[in-house]
Amino acid sequence: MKGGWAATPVAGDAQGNGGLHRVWFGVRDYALSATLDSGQAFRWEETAPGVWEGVVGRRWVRVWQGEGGDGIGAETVEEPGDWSWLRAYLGLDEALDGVLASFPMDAAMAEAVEACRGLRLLRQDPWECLASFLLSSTKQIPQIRDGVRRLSEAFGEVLRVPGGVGRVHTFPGPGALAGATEGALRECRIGFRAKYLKATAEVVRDGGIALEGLGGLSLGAARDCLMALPGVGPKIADCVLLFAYGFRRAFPVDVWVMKVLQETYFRGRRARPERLRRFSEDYFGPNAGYAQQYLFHHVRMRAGRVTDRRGFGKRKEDHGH
DNA sequence: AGCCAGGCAGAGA
DNA sequence: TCTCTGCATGGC
Repeated sequence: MKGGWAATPVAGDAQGNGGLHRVWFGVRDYALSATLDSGQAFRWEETAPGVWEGVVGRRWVRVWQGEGGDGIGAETVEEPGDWSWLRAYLGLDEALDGVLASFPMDAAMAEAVEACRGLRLLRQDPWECLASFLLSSTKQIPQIRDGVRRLSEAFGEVLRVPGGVGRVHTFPGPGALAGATEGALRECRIGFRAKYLKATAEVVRDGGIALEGLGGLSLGAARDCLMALPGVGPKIADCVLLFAYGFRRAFPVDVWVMKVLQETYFRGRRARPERLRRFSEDYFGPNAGYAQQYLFHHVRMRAGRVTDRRGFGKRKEDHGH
């Protein structure tokens, strides 16, 4: 049992759970809801307080966290094998302590770490991550989710799901999206991003870039490869490098992070994103991208753009204010 | 009604 | 090398 984590099938597996395969992962310091709702992945839906349903690869998955947060439960319909695919996706073997300890502990970082403790980075499929962030330009996170869902419904394959769960689809591969007309893509309400998505899907389908090989390159070389794709600039490239390939120093600078950096480290002065990125990769260190996710999630929570999931059961108390 | 959202590419200076 | 603008869509 590597890493000391338990992955124990629950007794009665596949019999008492309506045919579902269930597992329990022992893990500490994992804020599951924050992680799945922090704008790095777009296929997760909270179907009940703390319970999330999504798609990882070709499997429908349901995940949840126990009271006290000392573990994550998961179940699938399809045969899950040894669950290593889900462990990798969730990053269960990553030592968060070491990551946090590598941050520069200035006041802003300390506040973000305190507010978002347990926030993790996922390890996503490169193509799905790339295609999803191609939809992200000047869109809000809920709209990106809508686009990803519509693309999946229109061009993905139907997955097996438990009874009572609505239709769920795989995220379409590059061939499926390259083969669609731009008009058909636009029917998914992704606007001007449709032509970038189609063009990039064609390059990937035709072997113009080897997504599988990017992880073996240096950060700079991998970024150059991605930025050669139509519709992919530094921000989208850095998101893919960070969220799919695990380049922990990659530092996506979006409008939120740009404001935080300018206010906190540039005395409110304007600075170009490229300057902010270079500063951040150096200042925040080897896990700069991880620090970025804490800053990003923290500022969005403060702005009220993220639902406080712990408030689910307390809503009634707030009624009437 | 106008502004903004996990941007990017192309044009013009 | 810079700055500016168009681009779809939806929420507030």
